Amino acid sequence: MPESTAKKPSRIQQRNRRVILDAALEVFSKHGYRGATLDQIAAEAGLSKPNILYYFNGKEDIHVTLLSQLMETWLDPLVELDPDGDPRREILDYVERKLTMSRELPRESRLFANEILQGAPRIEPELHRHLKPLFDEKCAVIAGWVSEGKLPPLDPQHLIFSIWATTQHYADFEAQAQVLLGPETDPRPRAQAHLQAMFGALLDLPAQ
Amino acid sequence: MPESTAKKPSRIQQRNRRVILDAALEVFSKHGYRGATLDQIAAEAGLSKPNILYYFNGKEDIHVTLLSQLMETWLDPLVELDPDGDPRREILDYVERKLTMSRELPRESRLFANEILQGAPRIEPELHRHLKPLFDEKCAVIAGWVSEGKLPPLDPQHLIFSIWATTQHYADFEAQAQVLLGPETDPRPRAQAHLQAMFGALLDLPAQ
DNA sequence: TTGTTTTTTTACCATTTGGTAAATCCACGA
DNA sequence: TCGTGGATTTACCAAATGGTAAAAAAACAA
Repeated sequence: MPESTAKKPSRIQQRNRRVILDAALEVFSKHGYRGATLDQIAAEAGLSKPNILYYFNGKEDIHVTLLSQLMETWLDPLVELDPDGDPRREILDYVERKLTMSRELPRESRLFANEILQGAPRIEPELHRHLKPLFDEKCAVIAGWVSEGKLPPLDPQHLIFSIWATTQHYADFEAQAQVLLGPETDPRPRAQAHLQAMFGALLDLPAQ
Repeated sequence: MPESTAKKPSRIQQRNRRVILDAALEVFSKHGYRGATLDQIAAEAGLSKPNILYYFNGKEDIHVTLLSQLMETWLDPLVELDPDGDPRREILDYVERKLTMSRELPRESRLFANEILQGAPRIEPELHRHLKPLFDEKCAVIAGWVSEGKLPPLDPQHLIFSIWATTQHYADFEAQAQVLLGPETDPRPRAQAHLQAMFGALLDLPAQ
């Protein structure tokens, strides 16, 4: 049995844990935590249900492992925001990276959205441990740019919220966008132009 | 039995249907469709489960009824956007109304968010019937303002998406905001200032 | 090969959940 | 007061679901 007092995980263990987590991502992101079933995950992974429970201690264990493991990837675009770069460029590039991520990792976006919507019952600790420090750090960076006069006076916290909201919207509310725009084309190219214009206008505001 | 070939619903029927729908809003918005149980709804409503099924044909019936009934309220702020008003004022007022709504009707916001996240399986028809025509109509209004030179060139569809995303964010992702800002204060006053500045900047852009 | 450990399957189980049948209760008009 | 139809409860049920025990199979070290 794979124990917490672990030695090295075997090749089979590594592969199967990866397969299970990928299947779980597919299922959890589509149905939410309570809507997802171990049978669905098992089917998606091509394994039997008891076999899945051989690798994880239960449904919640899979979910928490998945979220924790994806947290880093998820925060990566924000990590890259460089305090020494050009403020306007840095923020607009961040918007672009987040929008790209919503196209390339929509399942991850919906997974997080689902969890937060339910009140973040299972990853609140992770949010405090990873998201909060990074958020505070980057808010301070932006606040610094503002006080140096490199940016117009703006609210760093709510600026970041707006970036998250507008970019993740295209993954989380894809079903709505497909009704309104048609299912054929990816709205993101035009979204990119719009968001660059919008955040660009905000960042170009005259200083106070 | 209350039939679809209905006469007039009795006073008791009216009251209990309202009580049930309010309980269902509470439970569905908190746990999503599949995460909510009839027992929870029954407990919240102060009725027995069979009694609830006396008023509705099943779980899905409650959910669909709830969504359909709230659709009008939900779209109301956009309906109010006046083609004959001042473009800039109309749009900024719409932002404010949506933000107010996210404070006063957060459960409704999360209910819709949950449904859309799962791919809108149960209200897609309603979206086509009510949301889409209104969306198209108001996009045309904004596009008209742009072509009249009353607004800078902007993308009406993605402008509306941005307004939805940024305002509903404060209801849908409240758990995250509470981790990042602290649970004490309502972030919306500062959000209001930020959003007015952001959309104001976009709308004030020089014409092409 | 043989013995041992890891992996997988088979056969279950208890609980939860959406839903139903039928009996009972109750409001109210004649 | 009594009867009638609407409202509510009691007692269920079948299916789904998270999870377990133990045997079987596969992998691997000697």
